[in-house]
Amino acid sequence: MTIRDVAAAANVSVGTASKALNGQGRLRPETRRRVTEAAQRLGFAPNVLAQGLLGGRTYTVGLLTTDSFGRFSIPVMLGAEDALGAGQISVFMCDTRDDPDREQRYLDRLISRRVDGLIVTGRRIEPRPAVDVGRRFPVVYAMTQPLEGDDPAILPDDEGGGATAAQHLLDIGRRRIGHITGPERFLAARKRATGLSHRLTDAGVPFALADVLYGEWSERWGREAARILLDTSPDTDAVFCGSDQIARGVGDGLRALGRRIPDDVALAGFDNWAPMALGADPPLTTVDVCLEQIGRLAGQHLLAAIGGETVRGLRTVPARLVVRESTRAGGHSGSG
Amino acid sequence: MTIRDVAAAANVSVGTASKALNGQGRLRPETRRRVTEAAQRLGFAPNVLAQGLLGGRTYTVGLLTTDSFGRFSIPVMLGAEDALGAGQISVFMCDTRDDPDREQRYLDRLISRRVDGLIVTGRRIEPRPAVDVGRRFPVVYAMTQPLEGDDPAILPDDEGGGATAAQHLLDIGRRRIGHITGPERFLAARKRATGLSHRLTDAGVPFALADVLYGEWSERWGREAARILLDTSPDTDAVFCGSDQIARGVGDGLRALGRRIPDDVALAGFDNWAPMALGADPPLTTVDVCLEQIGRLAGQHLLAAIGGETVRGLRTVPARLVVRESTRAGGHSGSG
DNA sequence: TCTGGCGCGGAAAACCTATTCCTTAAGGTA
DNA sequence: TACCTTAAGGAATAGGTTTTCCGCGCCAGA
Repeated sequence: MTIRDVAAAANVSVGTASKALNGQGRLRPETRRRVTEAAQRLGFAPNVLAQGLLGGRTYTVGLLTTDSFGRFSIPVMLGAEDALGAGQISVFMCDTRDDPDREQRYLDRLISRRVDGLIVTGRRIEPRPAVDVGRRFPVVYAMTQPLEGDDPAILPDDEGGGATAAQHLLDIGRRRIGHITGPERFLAARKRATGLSHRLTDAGVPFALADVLYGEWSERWGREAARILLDTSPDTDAVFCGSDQIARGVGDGLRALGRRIPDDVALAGFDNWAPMALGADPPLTTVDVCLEQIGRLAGQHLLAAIGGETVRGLRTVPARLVVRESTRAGGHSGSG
Repeated sequence: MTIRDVAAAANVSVGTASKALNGQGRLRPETRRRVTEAAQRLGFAPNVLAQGLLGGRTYTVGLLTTDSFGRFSIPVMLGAEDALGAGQISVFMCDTRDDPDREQRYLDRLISRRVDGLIVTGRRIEPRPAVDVGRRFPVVYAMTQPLEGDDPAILPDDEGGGATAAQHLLDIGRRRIGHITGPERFLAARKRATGLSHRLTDAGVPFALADVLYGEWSERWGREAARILLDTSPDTDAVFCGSDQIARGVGDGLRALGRRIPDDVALAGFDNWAPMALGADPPLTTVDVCLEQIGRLAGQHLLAAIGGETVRGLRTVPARLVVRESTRAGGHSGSG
C-alpha cells in the first residue's frame, strides 16, 4: 500500500498524488478530491521512513534513563511526551539499567536511527557523565545534569523546596524542627537540607546542618530515625523528611512513641508520590517538584534545539508545596 | 556521514563498501580492512531508515499502554524490552492515558512508521477493545486481553495467586481467613477471590464468596475494611488482601484495634510492589505475578509472530508467593 | 491568427543502503 | 596462443516519498 497505488487508483502520477495529499502545488480541486478519496478508500498511510530519509528529519527522539523508568523518570517522560507528541514526534525508550555498555549500545542505535534529539533523565538530580553523540543531534538533560559540557539541563529546585517546607512549618507555628533524609552523598538530600537550614536560620530559629539525620531513602530508616530524633530532641514539634517514604516511616515511628500527628508533631515529606502521600493517615503534606513540568520543559527545550535555537545551561523548575492534614495548623498547643 | 563518504575515503564504490561492512560478497581482505578502517575513522553508522526502506522491516515495535506507564506497565515494559532489545529492536512508547482519540492517533503513527509489531498493555487484566491495525503487523496483549479476536494475550494467574496465598495461610495454621480487595467490577479482584475461596473450601475451611469485602484499591479502604471485618468476625486470624496497598491499610487498621501482626492476625498482600511490601512493618508476604516475566513472554511471542509463526489465544504466567514476616508461622496461639 | 501567459499535471532527481548482475583482468589449460 | 574460469569490484536497481523543473494545452490579447 504505497502512494503509487493511490496514484494509480486516482489516475494521476505519484507526484500529483503527493501534492494532493500534502496540500502542495497547483491542482484542480476535483483532482485533489479524487486522490484523497482514493487514499481514504485504500487506507493509505505515508511511509514515514521514506519521508525521513528524504527530509533529513525522522521526527523521533530517544529517551534515555538510568532509573529503570522508575518513580522519577515516568512523570518526566510523560511530560516530555506531551511536549513532543504535540510536535508529532515519537519517542524511543532506552533503559540503561545503570549499565554503561547498555547505554553505549542504546546510543549507537539512536545514532543509527537518526533521531532528531535525545533526552537524558536520571535518578534524583545526581550529575552524570555527559553522553557523547558528537554534534549529531541536540541533547537535553532532565532531573540530572552533565558532568562535562554545557548542554541544557532541567532540574527541580530542591533547595527552594526545602525552604518552602521550612516556611510552611514556621507559618503553622513550629519552632523545633528536625530533618530526616536520604544518604548524604545525594546532592538532592544536601540541597533540601540547605534550603531548610537557610530559611530557618533567617527566621531566627536555630538549626545546624550537623543536626540533619542522613540515612537512606526507606521507611525503615524513617522509623529508626524517629526514635533517634526524639531521643536527642524530645521536644521536637515538626519533622521535615527528604522523601515521602521516609515520612511514612517517621510517622509510624512517632506514633509508636506516643506522638500524635499533626497535633504533637507536624510531618512533611518530599516528592508528592501519590500512593505514599495520599495513603498515609493523616495524608502527608509534601513538596512536589513538578516532575511532569520538568519533562515538559525538557521536551520544549529539545524541540527548540531541534529547530535550530541554541539553548544552554541549567534551568530549575520551582517546587510546589502541597498542604495536607499532616501539618494542619494549630500547633502542639492546639486541640491535643 | 554516509556510506558514500566511507567509500570515497577507502577508494572503492559504495557497493563494495557495503559488502565490506556487512561481510558480504567476494573482496580482498585488504580491501575489507581499508573500508572498515575508514568507517571507523569517520564514525560511520549505517542509516537504519534506509535499511528499513529496503528490507521491508524497521526493527521497531510499539508499546501501547492505558496505564500511563504506571506500576503495572513499567515492569511489563522492561521485560518486553529485554526480549526485544536482544533482537536489536527499538520500542516506541505510546501512552494513551485512557483516551480513545489519543490511542487512535498513536496507532496511525505506528502504522505510518511501519513498526514490525505492537504490544498492548493494560491496567490489571481487564479486557479491552481490540486494537485495529488491519493485517499490517502482529499484536500481542500483555496484562490485558482483547474483547474481540484471538490475538495472543499474556496474563497473570490471578486465580492461582489467590489459591497460593490461601494454601500458605492454611499451611501456617490459620483457619478464620478474611479477604479484603478492590472493586468487584475488576476481573482481577474476582479471580483472586475465586482462587482463595476454592482452595479454602477444598481444605474444608468455610469461606463464602459473599464474605469478600470489595472496595477500592487504596490504603484508606484497607483501614476501614479492617474495622468492618473485625466487627463481624472478631476471631479472624488471617487476612488476604487484593493489593499491597490495601494490605498496608489493613495492617494499620488491625494494629489500631489492638491486633498484632503476625501473631494475632497474619497478613498477606498482592502485587509484591517493593516500596509498599518491603516498607511495611513487618514486611508483607505477598503474591508476585511476575510482571517482568509477562512482558518478556509478550516480547518473545511478538518476535515469533514477526518471524512468521502464528501464535493465538491466552497464556497465563504462574504467580509466585513471596513469604515475609507478616505471615511468619507459629499462629495465633504462638509467641503472643 | 499568432503569441504570451497561466493552469494543471507529469517526469525525474534526491535521500541512503543492500544486492544482483556485469565487467575487467589475470591466471590456467588445451 | 586462444579460450575458459575465477577473483575482485563496479554499476545499477529497488525501496517510498517529496520537490523541482518542465511540458502541454487552453484562453486571452494583439
